[in-house]
Amino acid sequence: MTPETHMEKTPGTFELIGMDGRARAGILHTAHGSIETPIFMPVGTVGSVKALAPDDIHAIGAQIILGNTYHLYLRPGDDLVARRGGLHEFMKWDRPILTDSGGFQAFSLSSLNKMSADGVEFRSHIDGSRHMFTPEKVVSIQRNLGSDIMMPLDVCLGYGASREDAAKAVRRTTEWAARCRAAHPVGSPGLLFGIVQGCTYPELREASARQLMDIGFEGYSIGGLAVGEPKNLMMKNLRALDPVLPQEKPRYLMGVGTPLDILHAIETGVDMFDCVLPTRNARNGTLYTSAGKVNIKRREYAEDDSPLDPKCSCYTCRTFTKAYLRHLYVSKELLAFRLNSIHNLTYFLDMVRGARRAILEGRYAEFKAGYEAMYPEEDLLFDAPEC
RNA sequence: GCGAAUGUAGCUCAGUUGGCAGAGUACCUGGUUGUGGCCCAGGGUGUCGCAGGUUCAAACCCUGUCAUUCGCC
Repeated sequence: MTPETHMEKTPGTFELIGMDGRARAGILHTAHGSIETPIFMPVGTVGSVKALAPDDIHAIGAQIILGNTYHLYLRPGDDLVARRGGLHEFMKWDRPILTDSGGFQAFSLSSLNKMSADGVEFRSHIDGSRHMFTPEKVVSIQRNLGSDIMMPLDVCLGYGASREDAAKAVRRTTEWAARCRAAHPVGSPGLLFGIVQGCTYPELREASARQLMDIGFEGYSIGGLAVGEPKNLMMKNLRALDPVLPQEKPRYLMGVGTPLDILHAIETGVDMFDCVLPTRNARNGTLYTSAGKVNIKRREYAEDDSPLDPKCSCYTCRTFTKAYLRHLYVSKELLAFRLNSIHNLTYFLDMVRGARRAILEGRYAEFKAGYEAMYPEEDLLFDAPEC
C-alpha cells in the first residue's frame, strides 16, 4: 500500500520513468515526499477528506490530497492556519497537499461574484461578506497554507462559451498566471503550476499552453474541462495538448473524473487527477466496484450478505456486508460516509496504481480495456462522432 | 351498556352544489466531474374500514356493521 521510497530530490523534479504509447509513469518530488504518477488525489476541500481521518487516508493508499484556497480562506482563515504551522500540521497530514486557487469557485459560484482585470470580487457563500481575490492574494493564501503544489488564479468558462470569450479567458488566465509566477518565483517553497484554459477550442488550448510555458511553471494543469462538454470533445482537446506540453513536467487534469475519464486521459499523457466523485458518490450511495457501479440504496441489497466487492481489499469490503452498508446508508448513519468513502477512494487509487503498473509493463491498452468493458455505455461517449 | 368523534397511500392528513383518487413525508429507480452530507429527474405504491342501498355517476348521500379514541354509566 505504501509507495516505494525514492531518493529525495529537489521539490519540483519530475522523473518520467516509463511510457506506453502516450501514457506516462513518473515520480514527482515535493517538500513532503514523492508522488508516483499517474495519481488520483482525494479532495479535502476544507482541510479534511470528508468523513476520513489521516489514518484512513493513508490506509487507502493516497499519496497526496487537495485543499481549497477559497474555502480555507473564508474559514478558518489562512492566517489562522499559518499561525498553527500550516495546513499539514493543522490537519495532521504529513504528505503532499495540492491547493486549488479559487478560480473554479469564481466560476461555480459566479452568481456571487464580479470579475475584473485585477481579480475576482466575490461574496462569501457562508455569510455574504465581500472579498477580493487577486493573483497575488491567492498565492499569498496558498503560501500561508503551506501548499506543496499551488494553482494560480484562472478564468474558467462553462461549455458553450464563444471562441471570443474563450480567447479572452485565456488571455486573462495567462496574465494572472504571470502575476502569480512573479509573486512566487522559481525556487520558492511550494510548486506553482500553470492552468491551461481555452474551452473546447484546441488551437486556444495550444496557445494557452505555449503562453504558460513561456512563463515557466513546475507543472501544467488543464482546467475548464468536464464542465458539460461531450466526452469526445474533452478527448480531442487533451490529445491536442499532449504534443505541446513539455514531457519533463507533470500534467494535471483538474476535477476529472469518472474512472473512464481518468483512464482515457492517462492515455493522452495526463499524470494527475482529482475529483469529488468518489467521495461525493460515497456520501450519496453510489459505489464503484469491479462489477461496475453499485447503488447501495437499492432494496435488493437489504439481505445481501456478500461483501460490496469481493475483489477489493479495503477495510469496508474486508469487514462488512452489503446488507449492513445499505442499512447504514438508509439509516443515515455517519459510519456509512466513512465506510463508503474508504471504499470508493480505494477503488480510484487501486485503479491508478494498476494503470501505473500496466504502463511500466507495456500493457496499458489491455488494462484500460478491462475497465471499458465495465462501463460500456459511458465508453461509447468517448469515441462518438463530433457534433 | 350509552353517547360522540374518527376511519382515504407505509406515516400525517387534504378532498362540497355527488363527476378520472390528492399533498407532504416515507418508499422505489436514475443522476451527481478543480465538494454545502446538498440537490436534481422520474415513479403512486390505494379494497377511500366492511356490507348493502339511492344515483347515469358515491370517498362524499342513506342503512347496517366493524375498529379506534374520548366522555358518561
